[in-house]
Order: sequence, then C-alpha cells, then structure tokens
Amino acid sequence: MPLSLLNEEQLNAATAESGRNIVIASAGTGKTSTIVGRIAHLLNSNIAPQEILLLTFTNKAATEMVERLTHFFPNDVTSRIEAGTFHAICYKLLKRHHPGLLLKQQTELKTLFRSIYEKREFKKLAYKVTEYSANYLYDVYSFYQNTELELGFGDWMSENYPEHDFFCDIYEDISNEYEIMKESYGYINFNDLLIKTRDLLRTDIFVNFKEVLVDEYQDTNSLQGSLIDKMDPSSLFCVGDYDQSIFAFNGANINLIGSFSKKFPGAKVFSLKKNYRSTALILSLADRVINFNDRIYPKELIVVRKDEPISPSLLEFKELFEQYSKISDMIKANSSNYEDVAVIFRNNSSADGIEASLRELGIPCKRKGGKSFFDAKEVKILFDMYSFFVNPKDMMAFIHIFEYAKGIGSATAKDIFEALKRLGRGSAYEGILHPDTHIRNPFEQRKVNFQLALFDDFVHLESESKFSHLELDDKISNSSILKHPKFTDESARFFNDFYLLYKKIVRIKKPVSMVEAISESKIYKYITDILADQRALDRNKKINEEVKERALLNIKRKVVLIKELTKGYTDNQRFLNAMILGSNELTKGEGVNLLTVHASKGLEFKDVYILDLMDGRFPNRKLANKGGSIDEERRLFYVAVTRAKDRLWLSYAKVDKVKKLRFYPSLFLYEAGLIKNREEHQRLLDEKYK
DNA sequence: AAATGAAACGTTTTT
DNA sequence: CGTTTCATTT
Repeated sequence: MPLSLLNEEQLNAATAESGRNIVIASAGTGKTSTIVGRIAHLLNSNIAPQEILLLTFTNKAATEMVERLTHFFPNDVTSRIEAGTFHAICYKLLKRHHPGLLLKQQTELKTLFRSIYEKREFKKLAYKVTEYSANYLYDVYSFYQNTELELGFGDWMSENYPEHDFFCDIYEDISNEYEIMKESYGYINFNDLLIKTRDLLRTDIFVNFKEVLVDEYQDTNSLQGSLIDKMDPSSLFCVGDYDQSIFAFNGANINLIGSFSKKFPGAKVFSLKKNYRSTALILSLADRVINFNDRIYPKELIVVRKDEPISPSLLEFKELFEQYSKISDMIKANSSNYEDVAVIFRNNSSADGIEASLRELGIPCKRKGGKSFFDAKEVKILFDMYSFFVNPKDMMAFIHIFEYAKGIGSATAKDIFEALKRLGRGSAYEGILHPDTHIRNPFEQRKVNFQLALFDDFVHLESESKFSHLELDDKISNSSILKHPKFTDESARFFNDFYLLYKKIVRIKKPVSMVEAISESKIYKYITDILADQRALDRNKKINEEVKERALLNIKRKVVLIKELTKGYTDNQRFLNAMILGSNELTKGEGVNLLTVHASKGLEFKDVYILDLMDGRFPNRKLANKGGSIDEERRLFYVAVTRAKDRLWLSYAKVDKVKKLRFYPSLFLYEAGLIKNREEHQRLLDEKYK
C-alpha cells in the first residue's frame, strides 16, 4: 500500500479527516507521494473512484500519479478517477452539455481581437496617455478573466489603470464585441473552458465529488478558485508551497495559501518538512536565497539525505556563447546518462544557444516544443482545412485557406464566406454542397463608410459561362459564387478543388483518414507547392529545384507526424481539441532536458545547470518592474535550484559579443553567497538602473 | 484590394 | 535572424 511508504508527517496529511485540508509542502518533501497516499486512503475508505477529482498543473503530472496508483489498485478503479489539469477536466465536463465546442489557437483569437480593436477610434483630444495596443489589451483582458470575479471589464480597468479611465468604455466595448464574434464563429478558448464550466455547474452540469484534490495550489488563480467553490465538494485537499508560486502573470494568487484558514474556518493545516530529494548543500543554498523573501510562515527544512554532498559550484564565463559551449563540454564529460541532466533557464531565448552547442557535440537533447511544429505554415493550413470541415462557422480558417488562392485576399475571402452562408441558408457547409439555386447574387453590398451608411456598388457580377472552358465540377460551374469578379481561372480551379475535397471529406469519420484525405488532396498539394516554391527561391528569385525537393520532403515528413498524432483518436473534435490543449506538452526526442524554470516545475534531476544568471535576465528586471516582482523572481530561482538532487552548477557570462552587452552577475548569486563583494555589485547596479 | 518590397522590431513565463 | 508590419505599386 502506498500509505505504508509514507513518513509520519505525510501519513498524517494523507489520512486527514474529510473537510478542508491544506498541506504546505516544500520542494522535494514527497508531495506527490502524499497525494497518491491520500487517494489510496480515500479508496480504502470506500469512496468510489469517480467521486475523486484530482486537479494538477500539467496532464503529465496527473497521468503519473494515477499510474502510481495502478500498482496498488486494479485498473478499472484507477481509470475511473477524474484526473487532469483544470482545463482538461473542464473540457470533459463541458463536452457533455456543449458537444460541438471547438478550441481555437490563442494566436488566432488574438488576431480576431485585433481586428475588432482596429475598427475602434481612440479620439485622444488633448489626452496625453496613449491607448494600449490590441495585443497588450488582449493579455490584460485575459488576466482580468482569471483574476476578477465581481467587476465588469471597464470598471476593473479604470480601477486598476486609472490613467486609462478615458478609454475604459472603449476597452469594454471591444471585449464585448470580441465575445460576440467568438461565439458566432463557434470558437472557445482556455479561459472560456473554465468560465463556461463554472457557470453551468449546478444548473446544467452536475458533479458530485466527495473529494477534490488540488496539486500546486499556490499557482491557482481566482477563476480556478471560483470553480472549486462552485463544485462545493464535501472535502477538499490542497497541496502547495508558498515559495514555489511562480505564475503571478497568469493571475496566480499567492495569498490563497495564507488565507486558506480564514476562508475555511476550522481547516486543518499540515506541513511537510522532510526533504528527500536534494543534498544538504543544495538545500542550504536554496534556503539562503529564499529567506530574503518575507515569510508568511517559518521555513523549516529537514535534510534527510546523509550521503556526502557535492558542493554546488559557480561557473563564470567571459562570453555568452562560450558559456553554452563549455557547459556542453562539461555535460559530455560529467554525465553518463543524459536523461538525468537538466539545463534550466529563465527565458526561452537561452534555449537556442545551448541547444546548438549540445548538437555540435552530438549530445541529444529535448525541448518542450510543439510550438514551432504547429506554427509551420503547412501544418497550420492543414489544421485550418481540418477545422473548417469540422466547424463550418470557422470563418478565420476559411479566410486562411483562401488567402492561398491567387488574387483573393482576406477581404474577398470574407465576402465569399458570407456569400456561401447565404447560399446555404446560414451554413457555409450547405452553401458549398447544396447551394440555393434561386439566389442569383449571394454577395452583399458592402458598407464603405459605416457611420455615414454609405454603400458600395453591388459586386459587379460576371457571366456564369466565364469558366466554361475549365472542366469544373458541375456543382461549381453552376454556382453563383464564381460570378464574383475577383475569380480568375486559377482561383476558380482552387475553389473547385476545395469543393472536391469537401465533398469527399463529408463522409469521413476517423481523424487518420481525415488527415490523409486533406494531405493527399489536390488543393493541399497546390498550397504546399506554393510554400515549397517560396522556400526554394535563391538570390536571383529563381526556384532551386533541389531545394524545392527537400522542402516538399520536409512537408511530407510533418504530415506523417500529424498522422501519428491522430493515433488513439476516433473523434474529429476530440482530436482537434487535444492538439490545442496539449500542443506544448509534447516533448520530442530524448537526452538532456532543456527547460525554462516554469516548465521545470514539479520535476527533478540528478544534475542541474542553471544558465544565464545575469542581472536583467535572471532576475528578469523588465518583468519584475511591471506586473511581476523581485520576490517572484527569487521564487523562480528557488524552484530552479531545488530541481537538483545531487549536483548543481550556476552559470553566468560577462559579455554578449554579438549584441555588445555587458552583464553583471545575478543578485541571487550574491544572496547565495557564491560571490562576496556585494557592495561593489550594488554600486554597479545602482549606476545601471537608477 | 492584392502583391511586392522595404523597414522596423523585439526577445516572459503556461493551460 | 527571422518574422511582422508598413509603404508603395499595380
């Protein structure tokens, strides 16, 4: 039984009476074992597995904990435990009452938001404050949704950004229109997942969890908190560490832990103090630094490991890239098993340098990186085509597809989409396959000036027989869509190919076949050919056939990868949503782990190298000055250090010769006692940031 | 309104 | 350094 493996303090927590319980668990004190033990205890007490909900920060963590339980309980028990991230669980719940929902990539929604923003006029008059950019406003709005439960967006803005009071009505108006547009295109995003689930709980979605367990409670935000409140479980078991709260930018409320007892009078507080993970020297270093933060409860760490510790060491380099290559050398010389090594950095910008150096020495490494893969144009367009077939309301996907049709840009693509909707009596899907043949002109007159209600001329329709020489499908050559004057022979063929694919795909059910049908279609070949041409242009703007071949091969390889990703999925919506929910949980490859501090949360490694410990980069001064805080940066340092089990290296470089920058060692290196002359450092810092 | 070429820009962390 | 945005031409 997992319970017999627990020490006394862990066991006390794991077997706590049901009610409101919080466990303060410092790094490396067996938080995961305690949660696993707690679930075992619940199951032993005859609580049904489906009455247990485990909320974690990553899906990986959830899978791991359930996996551990399978060693002690039968599969049909553990598989019925609800476990996952807030978002994944909400998706599952919401799906029951909202079956057609489709998640959309964050960047797409930003584009939508920006398009709404750009229609607004910010009349400045004599006002000296400039309005927030669309991008920034989107982030602020998202932050608002995660943190504010009472006020409307405009009121919240004017309270928190009083100097922008003047614009707050416009800001709120933009957010309102954004919500309406989002709804009309059938989109949903990460925040909506939580908000909609919360709002439907008790009225449309019913849950009956006896026990809700929350891992990484310090990184829970108000929105997530309100979701738990609405579930109102009979028992709640939260585990967290004040010193590891590093998600303030996402609305994580560090006070949730401190105020737990206030919010739930009579709540039991447990604390885990025995550290099993790291050596005494690593822990004392972490402790020294984190003690510079104000404490809300005393930090008391007991080192369990008694083996001879290896002292953490400071690595000083003259130049940034010298640092990367020397560390790569060290990893090669020092480590037998690359899987046990992690290179941790504050900013993703450090990743490329170290990755290149490792590759040079032939050292395998892995990065959390679905991003670049899903950002590739050939992947994007495949998913756009896929999304449009699954969600015909998805106008943005439609526009992206038709931007590849020569002579048709986003404005015309939008007209065509609207026209298809009209032909299909509200459904673009029907408009393509079964257009209303009575409508002669499906195109709307455009408003040239919205305020003055000036109208453009009707779209001047061309003759139906314009493309009779092209051998198009009958359905298409008879379609009034092609009467739009922007259609040329080439784009008419494009539309025809689009129709043919759509006609074929309608009967397809399985994601694999879907990806196959799209990737083998004429239209996808046409698009990828354009992409390959672009990539094969040489200096004289001529296509290098050899390069083109390679580009096409590269695209084919990505298609194969997408096909592999469909494994295990039988439902198109589920597959598409999973690609968005889990896109950056994919880690590819094996070898040395390259991680940001945030991504390293919850993990542990024998050897840890922390890179680029320069003032400005870590702590990241830009962030600390707005929104963040030096305390949060210090917690980040604490998290990074406590990932190490046996050996730890802390590294910085003095200059970046490419960007011609001079660096000063990180504040935390002084606080750790690794560099002594602090006064001199402070003087230099004061000079630099006055 | 689209295509092309030139200039700026910017580099935070996650579900 | 590569992308994104801007300006110019068609």
